[in-house]
Amino acid sequence: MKSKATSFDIAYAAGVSQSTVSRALSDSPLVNPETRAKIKQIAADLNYKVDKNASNLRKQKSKTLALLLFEDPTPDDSSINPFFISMLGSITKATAKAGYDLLISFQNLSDDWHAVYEDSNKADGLILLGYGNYTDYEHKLAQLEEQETHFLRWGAPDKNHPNISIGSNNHEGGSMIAKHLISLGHKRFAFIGEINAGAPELKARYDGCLSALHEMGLEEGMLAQVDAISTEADGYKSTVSLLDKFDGDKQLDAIVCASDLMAIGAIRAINDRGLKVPQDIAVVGYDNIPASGFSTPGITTVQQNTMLAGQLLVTNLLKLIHNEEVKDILMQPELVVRRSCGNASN
Amino acid sequence: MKSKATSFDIAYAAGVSQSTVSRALSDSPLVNPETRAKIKQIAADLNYKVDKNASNLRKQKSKTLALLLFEDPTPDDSSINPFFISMLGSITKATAKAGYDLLISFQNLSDDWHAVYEDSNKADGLILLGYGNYTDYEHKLAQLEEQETHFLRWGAPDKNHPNISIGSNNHEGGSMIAKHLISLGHKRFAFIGEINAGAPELKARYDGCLSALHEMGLEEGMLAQVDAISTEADGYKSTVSLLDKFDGDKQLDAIVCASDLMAIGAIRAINDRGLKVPQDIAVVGYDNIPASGFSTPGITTVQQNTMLAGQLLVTNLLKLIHNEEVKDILMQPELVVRRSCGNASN
DNA sequence: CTGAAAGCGCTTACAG
DNA sequence: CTGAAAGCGCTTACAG
Repeated sequence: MKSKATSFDIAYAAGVSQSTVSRALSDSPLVNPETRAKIKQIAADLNYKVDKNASNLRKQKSKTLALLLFEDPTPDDSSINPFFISMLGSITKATAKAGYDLLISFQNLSDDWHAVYEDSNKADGLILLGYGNYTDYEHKLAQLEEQETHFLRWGAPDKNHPNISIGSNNHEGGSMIAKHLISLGHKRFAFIGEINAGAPELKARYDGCLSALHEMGLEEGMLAQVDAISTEADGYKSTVSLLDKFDGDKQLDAIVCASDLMAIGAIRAINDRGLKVPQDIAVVGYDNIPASGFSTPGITTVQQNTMLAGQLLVTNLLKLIHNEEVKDILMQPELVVRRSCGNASN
Repeated sequence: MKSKATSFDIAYAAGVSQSTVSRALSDSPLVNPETRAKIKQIAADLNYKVDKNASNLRKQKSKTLALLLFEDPTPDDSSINPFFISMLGSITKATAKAGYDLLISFQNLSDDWHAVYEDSNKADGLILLGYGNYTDYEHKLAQLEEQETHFLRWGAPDKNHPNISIGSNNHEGGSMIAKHLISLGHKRFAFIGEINAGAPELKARYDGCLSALHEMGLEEGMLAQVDAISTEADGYKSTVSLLDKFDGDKQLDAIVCASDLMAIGAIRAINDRGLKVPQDIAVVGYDNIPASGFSTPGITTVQQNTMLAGQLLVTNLLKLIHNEEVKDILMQPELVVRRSCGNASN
């Protein structure tokens, strides 16, 4: 780049002091409107831009937010959980709207978490986004809290770490799914997805299913649960094992998948077995990724409001940065009905 | 965050000068190993991190790269072109590996492009990634060149703007597709996608198809071309119009889509018409997005090496920043054969 | 190998 | 409304 103009160059050209230039450019009321106009004109002509490093150093803040993404289980480098993508989009937009920059970093849960602190000199606050083993992850949370870092995470509120979480009500989501399935006459479920303490959001979806089943008097409705990571391949494999175990549609009405990716795999496995979705077995997903709509049949799923989530994450983090109080938020998910459960209407 | 320790605090604790602290922490050879060890220990204890703003200001560089994403045609806020996602992943990784931070910004092509220059004070260089109307876009390129900004773009090399592009050989990709189709006995093609100057990469795919057709003596093989944006919905709509126009499979062998998203829509339209892919009509996509593999049938497509592309973009931008020469790069794409064209093997 | 000093380019009290 | 001055926290010649 060309050697940059500084505020002194502008001052010289405008015949005023450098202080006045700084004031004019930051729209301080302490400057004559005509002087301001002249200075702004010159600055534009010289293509002057305030040096952020100098400005930040002086102001002691960076006007930058850092987004830390991590996702352990997926081994494939090139694929990012599609749900993250839409979060990424909304966070980027909300950040920009607030006049902040966004620094992005992909972390491995196994990485030395120090990068976070490094970043913290470059960012006023952190957004943590990712599913990994929550047990490992929780430990890092404690560190961040101890450091008094400004940060917020996407995930279910955790009473051990209050007021740092914004998440979606996965329990409710699971419950919605089960009730929908039951309303269509399905009674015998299997669940694909991890339900241990390391994956609390998936466990919540499972628990939500169970609650609904109980509520509807179908205490024995959950026939099986298979651990699986959120990939099409694992969805396929798990479904094959389920089909083997239960002799296909004779004993199983519906497969509840903890993610759409798994549901896509489940449908393929069912088709490969010569069975049909939803006629023989119903399938549900979670996340409402684009592919769930393109699938044949379209997959009934649960939509988390990522637009709102991104905005809340950013605006609340900004509150934190300005030392305002912030509360945990649990957002309500929405059922997206398509054909994979065989509802009457379409 | 707690009030941060500075290098003076470390110096005081270590009984040395602040200069020595700075040197020790930056691994300068000009410092006694024992002194260094002591200083590093104290720094770690105090959780000291170098202030990037001060450091950058002094060094006059930011150790940060900015990624400008823009994508005009897709109106849906939440969806980002899946191809971008994998580029995003690889760029993030390559940036981190080089010890740089990544600033992300979603731009609208219509936005005031000034944001770019603003950013340029925070970043040592820019990566431009997006498909929009190239005619508009080219204008901004000229501005950046004139500013002597360090930047690189993803896209086909353009002789009017040399040595700023890294792209994939779309002409070759289109040609590979056509040859594959021809080798399977298909002779009558239709193409879905824009082919104007505003979308040079899509036009190149189209031209590649034509070249291959000519080469194989099928000069009249391209029956039609329909403008469409890269969505499932537009792929569907365009296919419906094609099917109407050509009376389905009687006159049409294959639909070549400029993206996988369109191909997914095309397959749905064909199925809705009671026809089968690939038995009645073959379909090809482009990009090899995850959904193209999950589709039934799997979609034959062209894969661009996004991992390598991201790395090249970053390493070459770094060269540019260090005032080294850089050349345009045209990467070779790869044909991914699945079942949507009806190849014999599976 | 170490220290004292200058200076990166701003913003903002302080004085007028 | 404007200017002179201090200082944000570093890095790096310069001198020893």
